[in-house]
Amino acid sequence: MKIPRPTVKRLGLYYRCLSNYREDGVDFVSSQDIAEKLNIKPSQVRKDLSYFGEFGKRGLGYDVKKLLNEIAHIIGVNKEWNVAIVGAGNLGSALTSYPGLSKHKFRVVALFDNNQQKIGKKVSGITVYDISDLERTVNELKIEIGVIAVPEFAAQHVAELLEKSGIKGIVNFAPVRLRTNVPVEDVDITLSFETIAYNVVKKSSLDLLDTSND
Amino acid sequence: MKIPRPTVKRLGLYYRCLSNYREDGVDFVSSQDIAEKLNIKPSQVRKDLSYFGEFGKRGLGYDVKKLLNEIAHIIGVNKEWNVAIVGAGNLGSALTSYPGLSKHKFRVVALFDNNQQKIGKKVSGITVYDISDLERTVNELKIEIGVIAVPEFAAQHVAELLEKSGIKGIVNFAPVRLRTNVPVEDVDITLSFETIAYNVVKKSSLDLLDTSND
DNA sequence: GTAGAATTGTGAATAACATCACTAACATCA
DNA sequence: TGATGTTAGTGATGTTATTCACAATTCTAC
Repeated sequence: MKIPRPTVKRLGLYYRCLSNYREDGVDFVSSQDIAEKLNIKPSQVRKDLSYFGEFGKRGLGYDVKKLLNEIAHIIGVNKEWNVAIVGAGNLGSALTSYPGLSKHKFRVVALFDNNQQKIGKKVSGITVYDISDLERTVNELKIEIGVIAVPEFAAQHVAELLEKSGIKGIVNFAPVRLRTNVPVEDVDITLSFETIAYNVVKKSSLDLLDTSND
Repeated sequence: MKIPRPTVKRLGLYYRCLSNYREDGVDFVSSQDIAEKLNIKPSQVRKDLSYFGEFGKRGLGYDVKKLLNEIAHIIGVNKEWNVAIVGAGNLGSALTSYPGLSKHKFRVVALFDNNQQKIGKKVSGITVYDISDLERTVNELKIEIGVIAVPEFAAQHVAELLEKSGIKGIVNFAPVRLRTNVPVEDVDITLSFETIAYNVVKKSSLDLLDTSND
């Protein structure tokens, strides 16, 4: 069956939400509980989950641990993923020690750069390799996910290197649309600032002009 | 008029795309040119722009500089935005020197933290203030956008402080849904990794099983 | 064990968004 | 100058995503 893209995005949210419930020692939750936390409709939660199976008990809700396990399987975080970050600059370094990744089964095992000054050094305990060693290292360390944390002009080139090295998926922090055959997920920081700027401007013009017609 | 959310997101993409064209000395572009770069349909580009006015010339296309200027006005980057980053950890520090921001009219003018060791020091030339000075500094430096780069557990609290300090919009890097009255834009790094994991798993199961029924 | 309350799962209805297909406008060149 | 080619703008149409509304199931209390 075809799964709506927004549904896939929300699975991650459910996963985190349920993790929190489990940490709090909660055993059962309703679609309404989840929906309130995430600021969406309960019917959305139920519909999303229903694409993958019947995980709940009518009258009772969802068994937190069981559902967590199901979602982990669906989004593939029931196993560890080895991650390589290309670009050992500020952003790449920050990601290397980002707690959100290690906490959720994403293990950064290598950094890559083309700056000879950086190569061989360690960042948060992770070795910086020469970008020309990409293919060999990806194979040796069984790396499946690549992260692009290089400047815009180098991003497409790096994407092609990653693809050629046999990587399975890319998380791209550079502000370009990559052309590849492997799945790409864009994290567009600048775009988020521009979006918030738009919303701030819009909100203040609405606040001024209550008799709005725009 | 009500502008579709996806359209707003794409405005930022158009803006960047046109900036590149301008840097390359291109004077006129067609909706098709833009669409190819961004991997979308030309009709999408035209429809999006049409929400805001008639910026093109039939038979010729769009004047790059003129359209750039129009979009800059629409998304509000015709002026500089002062930005404060809360959380002077790895991520906050990386954002402080992120070139994509300064390049596009977002100026980081202050960092905030609650760690006494960091307060008073500078990161990439930007002073780290005590979080308790937030309200005063936001007013003094005319800060309009706040960035949340603190751990999950502190995010909601920081959001409330930011709101109280009079900030107009928030870019949130913590993996929580914030409850505020100011516009929030989430940059959910972990979620992107989970999404890519899902897509990798899906793709490899499809590759294996060509006679798929899922 | 039965009534009543809670909650899921899901077809149907609605809403949001993307694309098509056509007209109007402009440019170029013979 | 008229014929031809290009491209924007836009109502109509198609597609995707969300929400509703209700039957089916389970729990709780007495």
